[in-house]
Amino acid sequence: MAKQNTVFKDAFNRCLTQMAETSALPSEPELGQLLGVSRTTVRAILTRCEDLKLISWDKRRKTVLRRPEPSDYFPSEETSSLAEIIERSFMRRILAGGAEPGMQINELELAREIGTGTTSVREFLIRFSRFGLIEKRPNSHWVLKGFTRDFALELTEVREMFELRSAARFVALPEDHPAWEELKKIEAVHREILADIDSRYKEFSELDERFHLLVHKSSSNRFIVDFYDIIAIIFHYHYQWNKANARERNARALEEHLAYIAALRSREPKQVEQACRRHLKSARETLLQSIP
Amino acid sequence: MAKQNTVFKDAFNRCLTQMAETSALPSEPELGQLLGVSRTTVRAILTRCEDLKLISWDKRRKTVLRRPEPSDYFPSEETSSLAEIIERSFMRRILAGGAEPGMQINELELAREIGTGTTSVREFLIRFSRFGLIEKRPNSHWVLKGFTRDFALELTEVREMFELRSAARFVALPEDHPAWEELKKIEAVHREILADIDSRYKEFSELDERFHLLVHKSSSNRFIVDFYDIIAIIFHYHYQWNKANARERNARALEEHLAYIAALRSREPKQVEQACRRHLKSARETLLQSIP
DNA sequence: GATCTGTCTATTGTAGATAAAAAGACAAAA
DNA sequence: TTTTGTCTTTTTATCTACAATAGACAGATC
Repeated sequence: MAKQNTVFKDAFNRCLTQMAETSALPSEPELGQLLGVSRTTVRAILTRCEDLKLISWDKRRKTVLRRPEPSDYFPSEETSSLAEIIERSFMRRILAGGAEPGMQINELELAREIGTGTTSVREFLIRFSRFGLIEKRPNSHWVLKGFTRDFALELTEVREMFELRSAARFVALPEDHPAWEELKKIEAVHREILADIDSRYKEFSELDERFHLLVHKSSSNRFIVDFYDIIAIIFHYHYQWNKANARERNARALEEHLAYIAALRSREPKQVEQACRRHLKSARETLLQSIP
Repeated sequence: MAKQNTVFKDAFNRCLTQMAETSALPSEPELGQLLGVSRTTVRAILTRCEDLKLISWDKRRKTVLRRPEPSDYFPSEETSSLAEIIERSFMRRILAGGAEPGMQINELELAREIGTGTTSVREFLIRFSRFGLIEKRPNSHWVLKGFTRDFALELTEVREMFELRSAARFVALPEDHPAWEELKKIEAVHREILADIDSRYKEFSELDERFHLLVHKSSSNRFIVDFYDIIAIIFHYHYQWNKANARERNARALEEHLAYIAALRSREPKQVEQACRRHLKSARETLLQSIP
């Protein structure tokens, strides 16, 4: 096959979820906007809905005939893009499995294991190389540099520089900047999770990313914002992998975030710096502890 | 063709240059080491030398029969790798030619213009995207963000953070660290060029990169060192493109470098910071002046 | 015994082909 | 004015094939 129609399948599934809530479907261009796909794909989705007798579709009149059932959805394995599949598969190998620094990475072998062509693997490796975990020997293999202690220290060093600078910018944002509103919402979610920490502590990972990304974005610097991708991906997989004491760690981080948020809202540069440093220090320690 | 044999051609040319100096050729593995290629390529080179009656080759006995002539070399257009060709071609378009921010980039069109396959262009764009000048819309085109004033300001902001930190680390390097020796050599070249500035001012660009990379490397942080790639490529093409007052600008920068080097050698953190800031400030101004 | 050479295999770099998706044109309908 | 039906055209994502290059191993040579 030349191209998987995962865009279609994924958008179709999301459309069914929408349909479960509202009974009327908007116009084609509007639906395209909502699902983030082109009209061509929207029409393919509508056609399939009609075939499955989920809707009746006559020009502008789109009526939902019945609630979508689980069997109407495409299985979730079929909806992730190849890039996502490769990323997950690769990260599992290098973070969880015994992947020694210095190990050679073979494009063909990797492609075979994942079950794709070499081109996709190759493009993934090129994109991934900016994270500093692998390196290319031209005309030859890739070398795994590994998720080592050095890597973590170098990563956090830059992170700290960038986040301190971004936080300092944050307090200078004008009163009516949307970031303040978002910060309020994030704070509320923090309190909700903390109130029910035993059952909701797993939600921290996602919230953590949302909060720090907000801070980084206030730098208005594409290099700083882009760098956050590296932190996000490392912490994302790291949370999945290292679950020891997750509840305690997350509770502590939530408290630190609240102090940090309060400092931001006080708009006192000194307090912000202090709270930011404290949190970053413990984040670094957590990361380091998980490395042998 | 499936793969260009530029590695062979380039290594062949370099081998001829070597042969012009020494009359005896080392063993195959040694030659491979010297030229940075595998034995397979070395043997291909030797075979061609034999065919051209440049050497006689019988197992270990390799005798140079005659001096290589200009016509023996491959023309230089054939020795640059596809990636280099694409890079030059692309940079010319976006830095020199009328490339408006927001413009769409078309892989197929670009490939046709450069005369390569789409795969190589695509891989180039992926690699290049980390420089923040272009951005991908998934399932759709690339967008040129352009070499704008904002870009230059964001780039220099990060550069200044990184270089100040690296310079501070530099003064803490142990006395016997090879960087001190390299710094001495770089200083000497500065003085040589300054003494003959009218005819040698063009050599500044390369020296500039060598000096700043040395400083950045003392950070021992892969993210800081990798970031220098962005600065290097931008300044590299920028020097080629904007030649107004090149002599004066370079002379001034050389003087600033000398002050900066003296500060580093003094190992006085305060002086280093001052000299570094002064130079980075004028580098930033130079870059900004060239943007409309 | 160490290094070098002849030979062979494995892997990468690149081109070219093909299906999915986007993009869009334009007239007719709402 | 916006939406739809019906197209056609472009463009991307991905696969496959093949030459260049790297690398391995056994036997030859010093």
